[in-house]
Amino acid sequence: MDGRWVLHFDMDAFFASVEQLTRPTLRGRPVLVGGLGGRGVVAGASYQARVFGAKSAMPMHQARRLVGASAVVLPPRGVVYGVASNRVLDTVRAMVPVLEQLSFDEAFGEPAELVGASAGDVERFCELLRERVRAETGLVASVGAGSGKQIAKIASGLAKPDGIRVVERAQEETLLAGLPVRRLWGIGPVAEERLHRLGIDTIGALAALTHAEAADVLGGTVGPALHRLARGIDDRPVAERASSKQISAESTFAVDLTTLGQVREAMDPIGEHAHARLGRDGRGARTVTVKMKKSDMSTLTRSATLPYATTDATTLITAARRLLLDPVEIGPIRLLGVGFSGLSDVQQESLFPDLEQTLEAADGVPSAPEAAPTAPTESPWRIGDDVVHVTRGHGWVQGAGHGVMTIRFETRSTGPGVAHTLPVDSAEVSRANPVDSLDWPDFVARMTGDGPRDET
DNA sequence: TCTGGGGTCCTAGGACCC
DNA sequence: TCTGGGGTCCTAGGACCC
Repeated sequence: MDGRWVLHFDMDAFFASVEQLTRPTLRGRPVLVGGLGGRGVVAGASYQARVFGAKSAMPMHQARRLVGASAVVLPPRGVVYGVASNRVLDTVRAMVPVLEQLSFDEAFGEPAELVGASAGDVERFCELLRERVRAETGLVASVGAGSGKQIAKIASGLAKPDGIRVVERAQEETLLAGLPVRRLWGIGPVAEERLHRLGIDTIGALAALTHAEAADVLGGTVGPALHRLARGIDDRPVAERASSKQISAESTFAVDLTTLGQVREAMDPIGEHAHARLGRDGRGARTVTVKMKKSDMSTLTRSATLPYATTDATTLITAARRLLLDPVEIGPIRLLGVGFSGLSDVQQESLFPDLEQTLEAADGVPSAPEAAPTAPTESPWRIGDDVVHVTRGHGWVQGAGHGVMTIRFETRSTGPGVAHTLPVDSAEVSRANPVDSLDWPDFVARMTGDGPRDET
C-alpha cells in the first residue's frame, strides 16, 4: 500500500452554507442553524457566527448570546440539505467512484489514479474536485490528503475553510506528534480526560506509550487501534458503507414528562416517525428499542426482539409501548426515542405507498420538530418557513407576529431579494416545497408547464 | 434556559446449546 | 463426593462521530 493517497472531503459549514446559498440575503451574515426551543443546540454555524465563538453542538441560547443581535437563527431544513448533499456527492463521485460517505457533508475517497502520485499531483486533483463542486452546486468544500484515513481527516481540518492540505509522508510524524490527542478520530471527552490525568496530552505522547499501556488506558480493542493511529499506522481501506443497521427517531420535550400517561401519548408520533423512515428504507425490523433520557441526562433503554422481522406499524409500536417505563418510578423524562434494528428484507405485500423523492432525500436528516412547543395561537407561520406568493414567487418567513409577517422573496438563483410585510392570513401566500429555494427555475417551469405541483 | 437527532461500535453479563 | 468450555443470541449501557 505504499504510495496510496486517501482524500477526506468535507463541506465547509454545510447547513449554514446551504442556507446562505438558497437565501442570498444571509450571505456574509452570522447564521445559526438548529433547534429554536429552549433545549435546542446548534447544528450548523456560518463562519461569520464562528467568529463570535459559536459552534456546532453548543446550546442555541448560548450561541445566540455570543453572537448578539446580528444572529440569524433558523430551524434546519433537512430536505434541502439532503438534496444538496446528493448533488455534491454525485459530483465528487464522477471523479472518485468509490466513496465512503461518513455523513451528509463528509466522505473518504482513494482514487486509483493517484497511487504513487506526487504531492503536487494530488493537490491539483483536489483543486479540480473543489472547483467542480463549487461550479455545479455553489457550495465550498475543503479537502485533506494523506497516506491514510486518519491523516486525511486531520488534513481536511487543517485545510478549512476553503482550502486543501496535502500531508506528505515525511511530514506526518511531526504533524501528528504536536497535535492534542483529542484530534484523533475516536478520542472523545472521556478518553481525553483519562489520558490527560496520566499527563498524555499530545498524539506524540500517546504514540510513545507501549501497546500494553495504551490498551490499559483506553481498552483492549480501542486502545491498541488508537495507538497504531497515533503512530501513523493506518491501512484501513476506503469502502462504500453498508446499509444502516438501525433506524430510529427521538424527540426532546420542552418540558419533562412526569406521568406514564404523558409518556404513552408522546410515544405515538415518535413511533410513527420511526416507522415511516423504516418504510422508506423498505426493510422490516425484528428488535424494537425504546430510549428514555432523564433530566440528569442519564439514559435508560429497553428492547424486545420479535420472533420474526416485520414492517407492521401496529406490531412494532405496540411492542415499543410495552417497553415504556413510568416516570413516577424512574424520574422525569426529557427525551423519548424509538429505534428499530435487526433489519432484514421481509417478503411482504407492499404496505408502504410510494413516497416523494424529496422525502427520500430527507431520510436521516435532522428536521424541525413536528409539534412546536411555542404558542400555537399567534401565527401559522414560523421563522424559516418556505412560502410562495402568487406574484412574487418563492420566499421565506423572516419574522412573524402581531398579525403580520415579513417575507424575503429570494432563492438561490434570484440574488438577494426584497422583504415584504403581509398579513399572516394573506390568501396570496401558501406553503412551499423548501427544495424550490434551490431549484427555482424548475419550479417556474413546472408552474408554466405541467400545471400545479404536489404539496409536500 | 446548559447540553438535538441520527447513527456506529464496544463491553459485559446471562441464557441457552452442544 | 458437583459444577468445563466454546459459541451465539439477547439485553443494557456508554463512548464517540457529525
